[in-house]
Amino acid sequence: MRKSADEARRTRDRIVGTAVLQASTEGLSGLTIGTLAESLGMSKAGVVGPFGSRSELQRATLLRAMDMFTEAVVTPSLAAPPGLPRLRSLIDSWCAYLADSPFPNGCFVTAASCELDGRPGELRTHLRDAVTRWRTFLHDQIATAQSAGDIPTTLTPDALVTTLTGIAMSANQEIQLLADPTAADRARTLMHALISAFSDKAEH
Amino acid sequence: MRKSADEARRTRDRIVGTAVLQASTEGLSGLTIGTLAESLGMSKAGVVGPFGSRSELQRATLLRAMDMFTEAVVTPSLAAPPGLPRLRSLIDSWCAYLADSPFPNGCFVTAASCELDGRPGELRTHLRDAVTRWRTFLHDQIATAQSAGDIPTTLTPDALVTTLTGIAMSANQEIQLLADPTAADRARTLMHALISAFSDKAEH
DNA sequence: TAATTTAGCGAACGATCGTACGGTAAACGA
DNA sequence: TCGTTTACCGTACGATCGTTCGCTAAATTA
Repeated sequence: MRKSADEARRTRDRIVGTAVLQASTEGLSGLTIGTLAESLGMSKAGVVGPFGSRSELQRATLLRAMDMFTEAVVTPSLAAPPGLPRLRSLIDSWCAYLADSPFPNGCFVTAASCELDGRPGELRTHLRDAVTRWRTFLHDQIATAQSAGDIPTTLTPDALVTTLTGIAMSANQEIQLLADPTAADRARTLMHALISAFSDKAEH
Repeated sequence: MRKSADEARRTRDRIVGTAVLQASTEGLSGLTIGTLAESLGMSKAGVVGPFGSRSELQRATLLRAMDMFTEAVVTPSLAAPPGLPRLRSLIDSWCAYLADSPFPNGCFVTAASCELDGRPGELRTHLRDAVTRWRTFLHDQIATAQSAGDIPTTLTPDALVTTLTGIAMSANQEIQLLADPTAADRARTLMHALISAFSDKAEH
């Protein structure tokens, strides 16, 4: 049996990775040590050991899931310059993330938001902060694009953040609950249209 | 002790009503007979008795919650004629429902959608059918309004359904997770703007 | 090489889960 | 008025929950 230090770290990663999968379908509150240990082929003590408690395991799982969202949606967009180019890139990677999610059951952040929004605690605070960061990032790209005159100012940045975020949530429901295979592509077209549609009027 | 037949029906209603409250914060999978019995001042057997099993109690709880959504959002709009008037009425009652929800933790349907979308079964089927009915109803009002020339056809009915539903979901997150008291009103304004905004161009 | 650290296992704990069974007492039908 | 129905309780069941132990054995350090 290998017991080196980085082998332990790899085990921890493997636990969190499997926990994300389980929590995606069962929810963070449905993340149980027993079933997690079974699907990992480990003992319950071995699963909870590296984290100390189930709460800490839940925390690590949520943080990992939010990192995965950032990695899939935000990181690719950083290659594009701020403003409209980055916003366009965001929309594309966002909808690709919705269509082919790293989670088995759609957007983990949206699911966690619905699950945790009424349960004060550390988990909720972590999630709230991450959602605020994401919305602020989106807001900044919109504001930059508007300042540069690249997209019309008919809708305020806040309104566009709400609308774009909403389209993503709605598309997530269409994909996951309603099993509509065209949803992600329609959402992408719709998002691109919404940030530029009003410019037709401006061009007149 | 009263044991009349309609007293039993009232007890059943009371159980389901409390179950909706508990499931709103803990989720349908977090609906446990023990805690439900305690908050009702009843025995576990007395709680699960009228339903036969926990699954049936969950089913009754979900159906009740969906009825409450319909009662709060759809029913008031039926007083207005189909098409744009009914659509405007829907937006108003919808956003009022988001701001002052009959559930302690925001839209039950959205939460249930995220919770159940990856769990095949009777609950998921019930929810999927109800969401499809709601989206179809919304679609019909939009299509009617467009056929009557009351709102522009720049966005297809499907696109508007996705966008309006999404704005509601996003506003729900802003209210419940982000504790933004202005969210419902901003969503209402945004929804009204989106179904008529493109008409500015048409008027030129 | 000898001593220490530590990753993970196996077993057991009290608590709570959903469910089942028999009893009680009030409401109902004859 | 008397037997039947039934709403609900109290209790107990096996299963599973999260957590805590002592143990083994490999990796690390001296």
